[in-house]
Amino acid sequence: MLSHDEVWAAIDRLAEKHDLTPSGLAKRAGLDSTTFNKSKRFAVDGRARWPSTESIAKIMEATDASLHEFMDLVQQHKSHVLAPASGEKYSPQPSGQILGFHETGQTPLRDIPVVGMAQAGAGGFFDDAGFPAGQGWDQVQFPGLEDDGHIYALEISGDSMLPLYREGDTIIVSPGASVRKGDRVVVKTTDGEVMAKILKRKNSTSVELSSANQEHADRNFTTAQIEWMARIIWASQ
Amino acid sequence: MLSHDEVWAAIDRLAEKHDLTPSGLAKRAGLDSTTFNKSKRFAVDGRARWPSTESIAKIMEATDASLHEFMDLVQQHKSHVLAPASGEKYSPQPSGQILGFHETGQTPLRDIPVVGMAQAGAGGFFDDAGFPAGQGWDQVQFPGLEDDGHIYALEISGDSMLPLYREGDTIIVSPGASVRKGDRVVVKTTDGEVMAKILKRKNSTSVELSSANQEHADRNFTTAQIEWMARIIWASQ
DNA sequence: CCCGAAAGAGGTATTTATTCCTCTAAATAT
DNA sequence: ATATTTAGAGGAATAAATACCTCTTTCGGG
Repeated sequence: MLSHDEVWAAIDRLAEKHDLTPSGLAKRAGLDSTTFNKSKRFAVDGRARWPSTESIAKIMEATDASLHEFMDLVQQHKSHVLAPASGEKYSPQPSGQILGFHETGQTPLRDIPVVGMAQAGAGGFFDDAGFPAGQGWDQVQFPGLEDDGHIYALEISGDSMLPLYREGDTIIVSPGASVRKGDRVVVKTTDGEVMAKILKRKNSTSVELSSANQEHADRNFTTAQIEWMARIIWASQ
Repeated sequence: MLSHDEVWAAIDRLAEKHDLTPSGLAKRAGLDSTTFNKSKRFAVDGRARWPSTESIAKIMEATDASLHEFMDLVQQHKSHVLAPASGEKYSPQPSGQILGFHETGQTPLRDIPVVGMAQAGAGGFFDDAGFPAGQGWDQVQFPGLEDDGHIYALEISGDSMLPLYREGDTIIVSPGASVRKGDRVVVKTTDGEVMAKILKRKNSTSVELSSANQEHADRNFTTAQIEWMARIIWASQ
């Protein structure tokens, strides 16, 4: 998400980072010095004014700021704003343990080189020792973690999802991700059971879950019996 | 840096990701369906038109895309463009080593709450919406990534490792990790074939690999035919 | 302290992005 | 095959962002 406040805050932070005022930053970028005046961030009728993408591109160029850097400047504001309100997702804990996680959740993620397996065999992707090399690699952030600061890990118990998930495997779960038929999901029932399954079918009245291990029968629940459902996004191997 | 092309490409990718046309994405965001027409990305005098930050915020909200995700969509284009020029990360070093990649390895890793599935059903681990809550959670660094700056991702092709890995799934590979019988591995042969398999047996003269998909026969190689072998540590779901 | 430069509020003019509209082509539904 | 809907080119109108300008306040240097 992106909000008006955040964008303006990022501009202010970028200026500050370079020991500039908003006015000075605009000038450096070849824009009029009043472009980013605080007095002009809302129109007289109260409507929010958004800086143009072009202006943003210009200040990034003028300060040599990467997109990633600008995004961090945007998100700094966001994390500060959301953290106090985060009680909506995390029970406010005196220990502040979860709050701490929330803060680190905004830490920039690693870039990971990625290539299609079908092309990986072609020359130039690996050195002799099997390490990635060459210029054919794309970059991704760790896939699936970009947009959810609320992921958690569960350690597998049982054999109902063999061979996918073995005893002791770790699965990464995203409570914010959308869930569709065929997805691998974690479900908590109103009975208090938490299970990893495959979503076979879901409609307004019932939920059908299957196991990867054929020896385990499908499970059927009414929607009322399902407390929550979250998608599994990663599994350890 | 941010360029006109990149921003428009990101919008197109976001649309595509949601099985929408530019026209459809605009409509979903409450904008006029012609807002992102390709014909309107340059003015008649040839001047580039930039979509407004407000429009971008609206499409992000309409598609539930995070800023990080949108940035990645921008950077996909960028990584293709920059890869040749970005020698800082993948320039053909004489050693072919990943000095640049090594640098990104310094990025801080995320803490993730983790709990055993067997105890997850007990009260106090989740709030009503299924988000982690309470104090029973341990914290881990993203499991498996702590000590290896050389991981990379491969996108699966083929069906030999169904149901574990489906076409298009992403696997994370650690070339530095040790490999044991039973591990899920990526292997490159001297013939240039790169494959994901299960290590069934390995000794000083031979390597036997099996597929998760029983319809695919085991593969046997002499040790000399194996260029390298690396362990799969994570798989997308 | 004084003076010049910079910052920034506030107003108008200009430029630029979106909206509205018409129309054609393509895609989809019947 | 026909009818309907959607996508999108292209043009004019409208809304919104920047540029230009005046003026006041603040800041920095002598």
